[in-house]
Parts: sequence; C-alpha cells; structure tokens
Amino acid sequence: MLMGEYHHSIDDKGRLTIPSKVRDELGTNFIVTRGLDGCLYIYSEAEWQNVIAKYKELPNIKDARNFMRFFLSGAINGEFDKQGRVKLSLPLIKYAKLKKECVIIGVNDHLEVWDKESWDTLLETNVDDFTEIADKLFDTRLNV
Amino acid sequence: MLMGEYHHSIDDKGRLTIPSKVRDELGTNFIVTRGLDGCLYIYSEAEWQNVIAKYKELPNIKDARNFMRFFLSGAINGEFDKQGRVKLSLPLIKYAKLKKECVIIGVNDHLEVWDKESWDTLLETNVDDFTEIADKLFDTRLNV
DNA sequence: AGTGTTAAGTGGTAAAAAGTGGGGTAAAGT
DNA sequence: ACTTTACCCCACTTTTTACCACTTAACACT
Repeated sequence: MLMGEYHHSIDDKGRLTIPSKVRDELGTNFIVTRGLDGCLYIYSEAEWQNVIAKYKELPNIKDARNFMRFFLSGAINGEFDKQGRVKLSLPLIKYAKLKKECVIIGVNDHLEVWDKESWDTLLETNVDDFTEIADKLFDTRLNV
Repeated sequence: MLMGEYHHSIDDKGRLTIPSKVRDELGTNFIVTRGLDGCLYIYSEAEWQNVIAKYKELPNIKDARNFMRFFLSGAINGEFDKQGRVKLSLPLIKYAKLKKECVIIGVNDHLEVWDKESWDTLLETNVDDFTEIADKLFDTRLNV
C-alpha cells in the first residue's frame, strides 16, 4: 500500500528522486503520466495494467477519446538511475507546473507528484472539508 | 480494548513514547495517520485494513480523491524503537499542532494523539454537553 | 516508612543510508 | 570534426535511525 508524504527537489536536468521507501513497490520499470487535478501519476507496471483495462471499457465517445489522448500522450516509461531518480519529460514537468520543490505522496495504488505550492494550496483549502466528508462516510456505517 | 489517558512528551526529533500498557495491542507494526478534529489516529494493522476497505469503495470524484490524498499522504508505518517510541513525520506533527506536551488516549479500536492544549480545550468546551450529545446519539440509533 | 530494585521515559551520540549536485564520457547532430 | 546535449557515475552533504546511558517514577520488601 503506497502512502506517506515526501519532499524532494527536481534538479536542472529534470531528475526527480523517488523516496527510497516506495521504490520497491514500483519495481524496476514503471509509468509516469498526467494525473487528475494537476499532478502526475506514477504506476507500477501491474497497476498500470489495471488502469488500462478499466479505460478500455469506456465507450467510444468523444469525451472518452480525448481523455485517453490526455492520459496516454504524456505517459513515459520511467527507469531509476543508480541514485533512485527518474528523468521526467518536459511535457510532464510543464503540465504539473513543477518548479524546484516537489511533493510526492502515496495514494493506495499509485504515487502522485505535486508542485509544492499546488500541494500546500490543496491542503489548506480542503482541510476543513475532510471532516464533513468523513462524517458522511461514518454515518453510512451507522445505517448498516 | 484501547482506553485510558496518558501524558507524554515529543522530543526534538519527533519521537513519541507510546504508553507501555497499550503497546501490546498495537503489535509490532501499526499505522499513524491524520485523524478527525485535529488529532492523530493510531491503528493496528488489522483495524487499518477495515478502514481502508471502506475508503476504497468511494467513487472517483474530486472530493473523494482529495479525501484519499489527505488520509493516505499523512499515513506512516509506525515501528517501535527499543524504548517504545514512534518517529512521527513532520506533516503529522504539523497537522496535529503537536508541541512538547502530548496526550494519548485510547478510544476502543484506535489511539488518538492530541496536543495537550487542544485536548484541554476540547474537554473544557464539551464536558458539560456530553449528556446531551449522548442522548441525541442514542436516539438516532433507535430510529434505525 | 524508608530504601533498594526494576521498569519506563527522555535525551544524546554515532554510524549508516539516502539525497543532491557536479563532473565526465559517449553519442548524436550540425 | 567539433559542438552540444543527454545520460551515467561518483562523491559529498544532510538526514535518518539505531543504540546507549542517564534520570525519574513505581512497586515491593524489609
């Protein structure tokens, strides 16, 4: 299970260190692609297969086609160098607005890469809503 | 069954002593994560599985995505050092506003970690209302 | 009731690992 | 052939983690 929050910097050459604690879960080959809400997703090969399988079930309508374009055009096959870093492509860096400071978080089946500013904003603007959402969840438990 | 109230301090390195009386119930590996109302939750692995199972059923909408980010990014795999302490991550310490003095309480299936000030405030502001709150809670359950 | 012994909590230090930056080499393109 | 770019490796710095020792508190026995 991927989890945790890690702060790393991206260097001039577009290299980003993947936290050592989550490297094993990714395997030697993994996929980096555009994610939702302005971050990047990183999947292990196994999880990537699951994701692709789900998308193949989508109907062949325009929205779905465009979504696939968005999702797949940015995808790269990531590999670690000896220091545990990935080289990110320019389109990916641009999409996620990555500057120097990045935040890498584990979210169950994938990693997400955020620009530090975007992440801080996300936390600040949402932290109060989480209690409400959780209350709803636990309310449904009472109804069981 | 986890219960009781314990007072411990967190040191400069973010290490928090878990009361010896509740260590056995947590096992050797456990999970610390952001909790509701400004405290931290500590779950044994078994209890954590229950919690995760619920969250995995959430739909892939923005609120749910942010909720997962919030919970899982804060989650860490806790381990005891030889003195029975856990290393807490900076995001967790920041979220719960932990200073020096902490209060650890047992709440049935999990532990909660509170900053002493927050805990005292919570008790003071709510202690008179508990009877009332209890009445409401048990009323709604009867209506199920 | 006091003293001694044991367990629990706190703080510090040293060794190991992880992260960051720089430099060198090879390859490709002009 | 030379210049530029990208990739890989090495070394240094910073952070982390594990271990050790001391202090404080509790309990028991005399």
